Amino acid sequence: MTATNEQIAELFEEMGALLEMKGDTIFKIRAYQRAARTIEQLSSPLAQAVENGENLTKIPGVGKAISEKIAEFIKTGQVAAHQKLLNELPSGVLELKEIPGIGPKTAMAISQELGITTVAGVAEAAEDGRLATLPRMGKRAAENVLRHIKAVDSMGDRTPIGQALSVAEEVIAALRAKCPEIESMFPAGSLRRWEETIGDIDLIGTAPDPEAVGDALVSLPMVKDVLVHGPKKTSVVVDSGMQIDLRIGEPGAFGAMLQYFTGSQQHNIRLRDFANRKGLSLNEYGITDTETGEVEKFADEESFYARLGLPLIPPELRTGLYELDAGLEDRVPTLVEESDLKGDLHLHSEWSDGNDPIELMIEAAAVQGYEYMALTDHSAGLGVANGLSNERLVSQIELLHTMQQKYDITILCGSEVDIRANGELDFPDEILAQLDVVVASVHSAMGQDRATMTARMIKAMEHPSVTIIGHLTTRLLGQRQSVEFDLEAVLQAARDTGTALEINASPERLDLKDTHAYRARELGVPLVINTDSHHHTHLDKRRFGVAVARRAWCRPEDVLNTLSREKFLEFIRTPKPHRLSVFDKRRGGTVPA
DNA sequence: GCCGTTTTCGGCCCGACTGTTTTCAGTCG
Repeated sequence: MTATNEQIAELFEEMGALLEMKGDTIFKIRAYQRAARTIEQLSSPLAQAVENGENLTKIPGVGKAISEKIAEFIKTGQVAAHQKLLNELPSGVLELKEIPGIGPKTAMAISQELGITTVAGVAEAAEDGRLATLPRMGKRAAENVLRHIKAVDSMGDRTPIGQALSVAEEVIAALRAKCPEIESMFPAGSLRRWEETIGDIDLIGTAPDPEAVGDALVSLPMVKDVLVHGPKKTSVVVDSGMQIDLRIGEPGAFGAMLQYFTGSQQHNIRLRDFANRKGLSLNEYGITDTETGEVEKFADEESFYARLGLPLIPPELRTGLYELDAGLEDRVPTLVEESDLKGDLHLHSEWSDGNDPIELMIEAAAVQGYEYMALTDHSAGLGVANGLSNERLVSQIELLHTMQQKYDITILCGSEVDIRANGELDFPDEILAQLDVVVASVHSAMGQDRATMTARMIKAMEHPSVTIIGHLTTRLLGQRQSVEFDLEAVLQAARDTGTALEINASPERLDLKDTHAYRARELGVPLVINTDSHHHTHLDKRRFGVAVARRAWCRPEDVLNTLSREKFLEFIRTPKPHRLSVFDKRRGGTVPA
């Protein structure tokens, strides 16, 4: 039994919820919740750390008791304290708490007073009036519960960031049209932190009359339900099923509100705890001196953080994990930006499954200001993608050489070559050797077991012609799970063989994901941000890939395609794995701990 | 249950909104 970090996080999340039901102290509950949030964001597997006998209490929020439970779970597959809680509490009670508006107290009351342990049972009790008889429940409250149960069916869990961003932009446009006095408005929360999936869309802005903006929001035609509508805060559900939370602040004090509303919750909890120790109290309106009661306002986030003795922490780093310590020690890195990218190394044309002619893709890359680009149509193995035969690839190479004369941007000949089930590549070696850039990707036999898949990936990386592994896990956000493989072994092999790993910026993929990229960076693996564009407009999607890299604490020098044309050509022309020296030299020679 | 440049004990982020109350508990983020 090898427990994943996700499973361990789930365990503690559930223990927190069970303790909440039981009515245990709120601080113990929060300790479990905090540990869960932290563990799900760790970049390396706890199972391995336990095996190596590492001290887990170095992880923030993990002390003696929780580290022992982690070890117990990894060794035995369960935790006695967890089982005990499950036995003590009515089964099904956790499910009730999933209903919006029903928390631990109400869930316990429903299960104990009414003997109900299913969501369907709650709906029934809401309709026949039994629910309204509970303490602090009434007719209105029961109606709301019923409404929420019905709404939950049409609402998904979390939405991939690409879709959520579109919804947010749509709502902002509609709101601005309805309410022209809005001065500024943009997404905060997990969208501003560029998380891969978004729960609720948090919108924040400034306007002379905040209440008017809330009133405008609830009156929009796309709004199908109003959850909360008060003078300072409005929450609605729009027709796509997403929840929108709106807060409007005053310009002179906007820094505190932006900071508060960007989160994450864990970041804010840690920041407020830190401030308390300095005799300061934080809220969304400013910073209060607890001695004098004096409130300071801040126009922007930079001055807000500065008042606490911290540099501005980029939103992508605000996870509550390592960023405060980094800020205090002045170790917040200068993160990679879109403008640092000098090329895109994964582009498709109509020769395979792209939509546009080669010329259009080249011109799109030139418009981005790139110094180089690689055309990487699919190999023949992908029949569905109109993959190129040996002959078609050779003629494409010849064509690209003649086209080069028309353009300043350096056109690199490439392929996205399929990694076959046995780890072999889809073109013969002598053809691969003619290419400048080979992106090798898994597109088939995704159900292989962990050991087979790991060996397959490593075999591909050991090939001297493979420059980059494309979309390593092959996941599709919200649609397809990652393939099973030993991440740590594969990342180490990437470093050893001098093979770069792609951060696929396509918002359906985001693959590598943030924590994987974080670990890859730690190991000194060259990372490449590619768009995998199948249309000339898709090159703009690089922002999503840059966000993943930023969440992985990547500086420009951690990303291979920020190299100048000359340095990048030197990199690909140097045999593996010696080409790493080109990358390492720019990084300062050392792999950061 | 975790944690420490005031503390190894005694703290633990902070506020908005709702529905039920007659001053506030519960839920949410």
